[in-house]
Amino acid sequence: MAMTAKQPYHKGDLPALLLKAAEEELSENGLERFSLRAAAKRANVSHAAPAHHFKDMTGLLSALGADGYRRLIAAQEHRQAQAAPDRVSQFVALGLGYVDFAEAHPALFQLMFASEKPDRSHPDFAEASLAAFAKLQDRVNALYPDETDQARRTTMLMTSWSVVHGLAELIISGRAAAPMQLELRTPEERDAMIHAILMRVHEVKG
Amino acid sequence: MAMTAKQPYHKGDLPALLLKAAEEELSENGLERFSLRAAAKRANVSHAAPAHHFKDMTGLLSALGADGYRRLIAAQEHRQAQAAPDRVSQFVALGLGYVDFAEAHPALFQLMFASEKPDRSHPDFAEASLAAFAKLQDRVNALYPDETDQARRTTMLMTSWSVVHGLAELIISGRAAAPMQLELRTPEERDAMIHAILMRVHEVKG
DNA sequence: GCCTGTATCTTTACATTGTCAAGATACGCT
DNA sequence: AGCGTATCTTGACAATGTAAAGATACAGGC
Repeated sequence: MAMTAKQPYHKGDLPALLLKAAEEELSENGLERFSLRAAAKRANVSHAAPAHHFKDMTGLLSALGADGYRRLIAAQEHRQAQAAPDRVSQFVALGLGYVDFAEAHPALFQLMFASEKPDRSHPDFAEASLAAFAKLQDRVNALYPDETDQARRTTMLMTSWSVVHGLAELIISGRAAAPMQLELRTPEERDAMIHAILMRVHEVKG
Repeated sequence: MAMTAKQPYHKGDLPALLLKAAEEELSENGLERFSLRAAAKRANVSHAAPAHHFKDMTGLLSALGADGYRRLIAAQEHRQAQAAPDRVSQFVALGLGYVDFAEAHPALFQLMFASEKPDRSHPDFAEASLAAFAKLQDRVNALYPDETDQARRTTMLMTSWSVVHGLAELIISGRAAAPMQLELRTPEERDAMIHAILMRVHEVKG
């Protein structure tokens, strides 16, 4: 037993395998056609195997959603790393990362924000989503360091969040494609449009 | 046959009854737990009856979604009717109606905007959703009558739509309740907050 | 006024789904 | 080495959407 690999069974790390399989199913079939049995089959296990690691479908999707929030933060930090250090650029980078993530993983994004399938009180899910929210809140506050009125801070925060979130939803639901002519845009043009939309909210000083 | 009521069967107007039953099911159980059989049972018909009026579940939900868009427009016009006639007030009224509708019929709103269950190419659905979009577009354009730059018009439109839509989504998903403390607000305060958020986008002239 | 055709509705059947219970298998620990 | 437990499989069940076939009510022609 000394040096045996951490494989508790003849399979590999099944929880990780299931999460991967579930996400692939999610990407290919969409949230509304997601099937637990299909995810299990993709991981080469029986249809009841997931229950031993995640209780239900809800448990599996909660874990998957939690992972999504961490990757959302990662996408934002990726944008922040290659952005200028000033406050405005850093805020816009946060928004670009938000939209990047939504476009790259639309079904996962829907699972995280527009679904009742995951359990929001699930510890992992709750913690990860709170971290993402805190990051946004900090960045918006950093935009207006001198603002003391709490009501105005709330307005700033909710306006910022609403714009990015609404834009992401409209894009991944296909409703922004026509007005913005997204098909014709280069990545730089796309980023510039999103930048313009996000900063429309902040063109006036706090 | 002369004066017999328009009842083609011993039931009333089954399509209308089914739409009503479906919406009630939608409101009570949410979009993700919606069941065609339960809707049929609520309308006191067999589970296969809906298929004769709407082909599938997709057909029924498409019709229901189309109805939703018309009622969304109605909710907006209701707000517009009791708002000042200036352009800003009329624009804000549009947004307030949007949020009103989302809050009053969250599951229906999700069906209309964040679901693949309805068929967007369904004539009724497509026409009604286009009408709602056109109404928004007109109002945003009316906000900036002198703007000639098409790119800036697009920015205005997408920013406005993103804010209202994002705000509606965040509210009905329960994510805006804590930051905005919606439970504690009077209707007037709530409207004022939404007004502030919506107009944050437009505080500068076009 | 009856009779045929058609639209409407019901019944039956089937594959798929999530969940549970029971059995089988592999591992850790003493 | 053997027992207990975690892990996985198998089998079963109720619920779901859809299709096919049977039953019922209406319309129009003679």
